[in-house]
Amino acid sequence: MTNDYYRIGEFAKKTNTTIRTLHYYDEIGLLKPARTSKTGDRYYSTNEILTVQKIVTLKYLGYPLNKIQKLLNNNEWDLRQSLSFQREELVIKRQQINHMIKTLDHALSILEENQTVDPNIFIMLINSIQMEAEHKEWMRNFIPEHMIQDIYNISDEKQQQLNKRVAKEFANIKKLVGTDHNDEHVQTVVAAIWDILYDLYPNIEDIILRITEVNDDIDRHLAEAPVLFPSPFTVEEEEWLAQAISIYLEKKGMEKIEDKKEND
Amino acid sequence: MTNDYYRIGEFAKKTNTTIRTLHYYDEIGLLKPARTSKTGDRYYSTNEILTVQKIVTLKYLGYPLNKIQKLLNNNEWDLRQSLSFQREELVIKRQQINHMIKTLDHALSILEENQTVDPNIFIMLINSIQMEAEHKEWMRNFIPEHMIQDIYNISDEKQQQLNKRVAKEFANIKKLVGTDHNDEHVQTVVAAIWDILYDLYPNIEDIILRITEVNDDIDRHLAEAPVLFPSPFTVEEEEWLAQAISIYLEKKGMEKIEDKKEND
DNA sequence: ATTGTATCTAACGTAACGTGAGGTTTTATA
DNA sequence: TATAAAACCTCACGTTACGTTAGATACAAT
Repeated sequence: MTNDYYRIGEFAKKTNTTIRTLHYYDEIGLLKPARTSKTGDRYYSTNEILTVQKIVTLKYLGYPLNKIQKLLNNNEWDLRQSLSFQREELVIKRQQINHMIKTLDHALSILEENQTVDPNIFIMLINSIQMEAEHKEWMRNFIPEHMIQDIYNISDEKQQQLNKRVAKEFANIKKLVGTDHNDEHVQTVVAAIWDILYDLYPNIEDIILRITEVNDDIDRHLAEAPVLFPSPFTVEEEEWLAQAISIYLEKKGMEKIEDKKEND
Repeated sequence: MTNDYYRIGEFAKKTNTTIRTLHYYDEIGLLKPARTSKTGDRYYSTNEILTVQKIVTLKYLGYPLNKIQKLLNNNEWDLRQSLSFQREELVIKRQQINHMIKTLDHALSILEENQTVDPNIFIMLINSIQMEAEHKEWMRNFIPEHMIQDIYNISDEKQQQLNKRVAKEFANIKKLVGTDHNDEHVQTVVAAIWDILYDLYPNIEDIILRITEVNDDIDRHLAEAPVLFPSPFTVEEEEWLAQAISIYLEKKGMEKIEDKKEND
């Protein structure tokens, strides 16, 4: 009542914005106040407070300034559609954040148990959670649906437990790289990894058989496609590990499976 | 196995990134591949796939690239703390998004009932939901806590109903501005608004009395503070409405309250 | 005459790339 | 063998919504 216009500083306080923000809105034509012809100072009217409120509110709803500008001009905004759309976008964002939080929880649970974690192993585990959907999609190319279902139909808790065990045993592998494959210690660790796989999917041998069958298919897919399963091991480590595993399987009598294959 | 290095295009496909992204990571020193001395072409080794996976994963967890850079260098990252912190940030973000979605739901419910809504009224209603926390805080300066509790302790559904009624009646006001305050039509609309207030808080007269008492306090606060309650009316509309309301109250016999005040 | 306050314009910095523009090398084709 | 296509390179501007100096101007108070 006392004054029906504000200078920019006062107006910024009233609208809980900053001078710079008002300058910017002026610059992009979102809110052009009156000007004194001499000094060029900006003068805002009382009614323009509401305009700022509109802008702030729409910003809060997640609109970028250029869309806000259109909404302010269009007196007959197609609000309904716009708001529904905005809502859907937010719901998607929320899903993403939920997934990120879930992933972080897994990560923290891994760290809880293993006081020091090799960064590479850690990344691999996080990645396996993060990319779950893509992994499934990829596996559908080679493995029958029911096997995939079995593998991924597992509770978060169980998943966390497995992750902890993997972190532990993979760390052991990293320590042992370069030593004798036949060493008892090495074979124990490989056995532990095998146990984890077995725990995850009791018919693991079927899956391995299946993978052996479609090995060529897989290779062809891998040639051009992105790498979906990052390995926490260096090339040298991987080669060493492959040796150790093949020796383990030999000792364990993997021949049974080979027999089975030949009987088809 | 066939080759142990990749040119940038191939590597981009493998890591599911773009050439530009890899250029950028090189530029900021996040991932510097080998170069041919002659042409300057970049060559990436197999092991660098894992580095990219690390970057992608940490990005997914919401880290900015400069923090990722530090994490990649620090072999003994203080991951635990970092991840917990990150988690908290995400939880806050999720809360904000939830609030935004809730606000949008209110907005959509208003639009559902009133096929055309005045933008100014609409903004005011959204704002009242959006700023609920600040409004409460502000009211604590003048109004006893239990009154605030009573006002805001109201279900979302009821809130939505009230919003619809407010949208409708305020729209009526906008139509009537300028006509005779004493007109029956005008007085009916003002009465409807009064009913809404009464519905929201049966002891509305107590609150008004209280506000009348601390009027000076409020004025003092309003002088320097941001405008928390945006009005959907222009200055002229507000003046007209004030008149209409005071006539309504006179007719209704607001004198009782005035009496009460003098009896203190 | 000087100091302080409020304002102005101009212009760079931010994050993480996308998107050309214009130039070079190597490979494939007419 | 001339040329066109692939794949690469280095600038360098555009994007969002302001924050942050820097230097200049107007006006009021000391």
